[in-house]
Amino acid sequence: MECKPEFQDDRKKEMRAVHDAMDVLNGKWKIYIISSICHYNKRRFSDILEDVVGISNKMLSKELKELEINKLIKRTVLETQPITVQYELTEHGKTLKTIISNLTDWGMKHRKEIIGKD
Amino acid sequence: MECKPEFQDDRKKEMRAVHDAMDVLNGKWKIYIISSICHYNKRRFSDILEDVVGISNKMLSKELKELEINKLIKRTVLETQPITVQYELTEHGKTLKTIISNLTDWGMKHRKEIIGKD
DNA sequence: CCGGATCCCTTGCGATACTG
DNA sequence: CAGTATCGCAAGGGATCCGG
Repeated sequence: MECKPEFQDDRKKEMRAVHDAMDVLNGKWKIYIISSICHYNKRRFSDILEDVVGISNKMLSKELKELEINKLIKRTVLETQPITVQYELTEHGKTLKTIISNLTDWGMKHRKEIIGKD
Repeated sequence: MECKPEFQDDRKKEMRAVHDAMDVLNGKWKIYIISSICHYNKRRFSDILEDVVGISNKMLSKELKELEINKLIKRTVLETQPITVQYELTEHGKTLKTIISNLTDWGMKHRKEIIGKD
């Protein structure tokens, strides 16, 4: 966990790795969407729309598509009437749980640090 | 690490925590700046400017100020000629190392998953 | 060297309405 | 219900110049 100086080459790989991660998680909504799906394991479009306060259906649709392209979520059309669509994390998507969890913990710590109470 | 359904109240606190963390780490550059400072422990303005490829001095200045307000970094003016300014993580800022580290690991994993090689 | 001020442009995102 | 299409705005951010 220490950040001591290392060889330049490793450093570049690290930077690239952070960059790769950021590319996927960018935008205003991705983390919240993943967090929502992750919390319930499976979640329908309209449910996510409610979970993620403030998002529009256009944005949700766009973000979900990007997440799917990056193989983080799996999209399943259920043959109900009317049709519903279910989203769930892929195995690869599940590896994000650690990050979400860290982020949550850190957010709580930060709130105490800055605001002074939880 | 599992994401099983929990009581609504905990869920709301979780969401708020993620939100708090995102507020601080938002924008295009924060993570990279922190990553740069973290890697070297102490880092001068112009050095960070080089580390973070593509950032303008205006942006760097703005982002550093925000990070300082959130008590993640400490700013020190060195009385050299001309003046240089040094930035380092505060104790609180150092708690972000876990997240950066996880993000790095995940980025590498993701690259293998999507591109297929590192 | 640090970083503020100005100008300007791009694009992310919201609102709304519409289709299968 | 899930998703698409169109319009339009405002914030974010780049380029450049300036001052301490």
